[in-house]
Amino acid sequence: MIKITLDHGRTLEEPEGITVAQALQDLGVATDHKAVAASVDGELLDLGRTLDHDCTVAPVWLESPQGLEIMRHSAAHVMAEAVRSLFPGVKVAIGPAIEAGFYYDFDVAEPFTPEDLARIEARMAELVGADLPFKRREVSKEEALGLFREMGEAYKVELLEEIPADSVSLYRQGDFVDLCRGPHIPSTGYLKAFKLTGVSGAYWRGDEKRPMLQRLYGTAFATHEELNRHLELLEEAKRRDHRKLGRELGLFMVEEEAGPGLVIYLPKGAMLRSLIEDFERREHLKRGYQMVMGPQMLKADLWKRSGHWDNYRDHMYFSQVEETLYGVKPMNCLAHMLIYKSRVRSYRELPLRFFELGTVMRHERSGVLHGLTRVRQFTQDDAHIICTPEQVESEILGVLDFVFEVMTVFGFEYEVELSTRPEKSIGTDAEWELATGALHNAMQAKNIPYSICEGEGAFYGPKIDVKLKDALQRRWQCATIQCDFTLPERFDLTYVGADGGRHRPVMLHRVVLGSLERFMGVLVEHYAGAFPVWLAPVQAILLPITDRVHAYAQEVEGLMKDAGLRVELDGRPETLRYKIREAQLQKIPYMVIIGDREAESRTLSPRLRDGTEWKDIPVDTFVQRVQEEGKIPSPVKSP
RNA sequence: GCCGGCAUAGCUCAGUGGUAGAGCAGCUGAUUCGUAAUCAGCAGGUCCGGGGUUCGAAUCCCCGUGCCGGCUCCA
Repeated sequence: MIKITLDHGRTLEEPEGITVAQALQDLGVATDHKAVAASVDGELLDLGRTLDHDCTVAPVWLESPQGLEIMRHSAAHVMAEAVRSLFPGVKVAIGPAIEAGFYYDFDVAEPFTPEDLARIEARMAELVGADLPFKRREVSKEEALGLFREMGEAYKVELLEEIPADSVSLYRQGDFVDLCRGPHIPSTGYLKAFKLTGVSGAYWRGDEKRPMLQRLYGTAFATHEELNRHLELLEEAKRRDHRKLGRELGLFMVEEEAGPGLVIYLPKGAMLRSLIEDFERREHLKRGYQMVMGPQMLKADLWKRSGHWDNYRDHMYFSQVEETLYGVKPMNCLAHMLIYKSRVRSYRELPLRFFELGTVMRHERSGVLHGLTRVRQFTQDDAHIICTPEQVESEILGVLDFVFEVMTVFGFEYEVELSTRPEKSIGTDAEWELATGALHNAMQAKNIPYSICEGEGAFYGPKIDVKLKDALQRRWQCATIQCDFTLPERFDLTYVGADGGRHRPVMLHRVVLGSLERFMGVLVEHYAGAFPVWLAPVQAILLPITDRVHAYAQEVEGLMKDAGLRVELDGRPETLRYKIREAQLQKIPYMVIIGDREAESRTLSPRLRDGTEWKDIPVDTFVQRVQEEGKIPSPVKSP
């Protein structure tokens, strides 16, 4: 007999070899079609597994994050079975669950067409209808190798060869056997609400030198309602797409004639950008940064010295000027180094914080360009902090505070990641340890929760990334703080210490919003184009009803402009309904209706974007209100 | 860069080998109107570029460019 304890519940004596499902039932947990697996002493197991020692069990419910992941993984297996039956000769690669869905990679002679998706989905529905059980079998690695070799599943064989363990588990449902760690749902009937969402190419093991496979994407949820909600969220994301809104709202364009990945700002987009820049300058000056500006290109020799030539050349643009090769800057650090070196520096000056709205050019590969979020020329809110080693931690904390405060201004939630040394990098082990330690310490000191990304750091140092989450819970890379012990070395930066000797400072690279282009794109989608008054390119539009009030409307326009408001006057001989519709589609915060009544009493009747109507407000009152609302917000100090 | 799809008027899109279409936007005129589209008329195209097949190509084939979805990359 063994003792089985229900998590947070009672304990029972059960015979050895009892199944997980039976044990849960005996413990009074009704698992019928709601539990998909169980956590046994923290390990996820199928409900059909047997128990042979004292343990604690907890059911994994279908609708829990773990349950959904298990179901999605099983859905991938079902999809693979469907593909196998419809496309004889196909080889299967890997098929994991991913965030909000799953995929499976196939080696198939002809790429899948969108029409194939419907066929595969229909076949999957049949398999689900058959309610085939998932059967687990543990076999020796040798046996598994033999099995997959016989089936001609070369990818599975390759995976198996890399597994160090002597035995592996196989899962079979219907005619489909897969090498898999599990666990899985008890049977295909558990899979209710699923949908195939796309097909694309994907390299085997993510390596562009290996074969290109065909990847089928799908998603699955516990209920049809949740699946529909998810699909609606995707629709909403499409409606908010900054590329679509960017055109509709007259913000920006990217023209083939000018070049891919090169953003052209239209008047309203340029206004928005300059409002963000004003905000940035003010906030940086408040925090002890000094504004600097560097040239657009610098001699290639300098990029060799910095290490960019060896590590970043493929992403740079070069130009031969007379006899000399120049590199267009992909980063802003070089000029900042030269500024530091322009005279002898004392420890009393440190930390020095050089801030630049620096426009950089990077040669991104053609297939990766995307609206404003991935471009070839962009402007960073970049700064380099040069300080003593002792100041590193407090400087990092200062930047983190800055970032968090700015995120609250725009209403973003965020997550923090720490990235460690990548394979291709410069500097000594000791320097990397010191830098990485400083970043860890800073975050632990502030009690900031963060995750670690091994090997994702910059070539010159470890970094902290802040990923913000927009209104649709999508994550975007914006802020990053990078520790750099090598550039000061390479450029021989020094400061004179209290002891009169020369010492080596440390440098931090950091951006808050990151790329202004990307941030604008994210903002457009976050606000769905309905910018708060302080960011709205046009804050108010005056809509005179008849020509009789035109003079009054012009007078109001002048008053509002004098008050520093961004106002437009729509004097076209159109109906009020028509003008309101257009202004509404442009998401202008205030539509100001001006008719005979308003002209008579020298008032205004503003309509808000949400449809609220205000009647007969004195001009001054309205102007003050918009002025107040249009002030650049001050960040709230983060705790 | 790689895999797949797409490219027709400013925008959204019809048009499967036989004289290029619609709605919206634009222009002109009429309408002076109270909270999401007033009416009428006009104009607008190297059908992405280049080559080929064909009596004839927006349509079929090849090459390029760009965009979209992914992969890879993202310092």
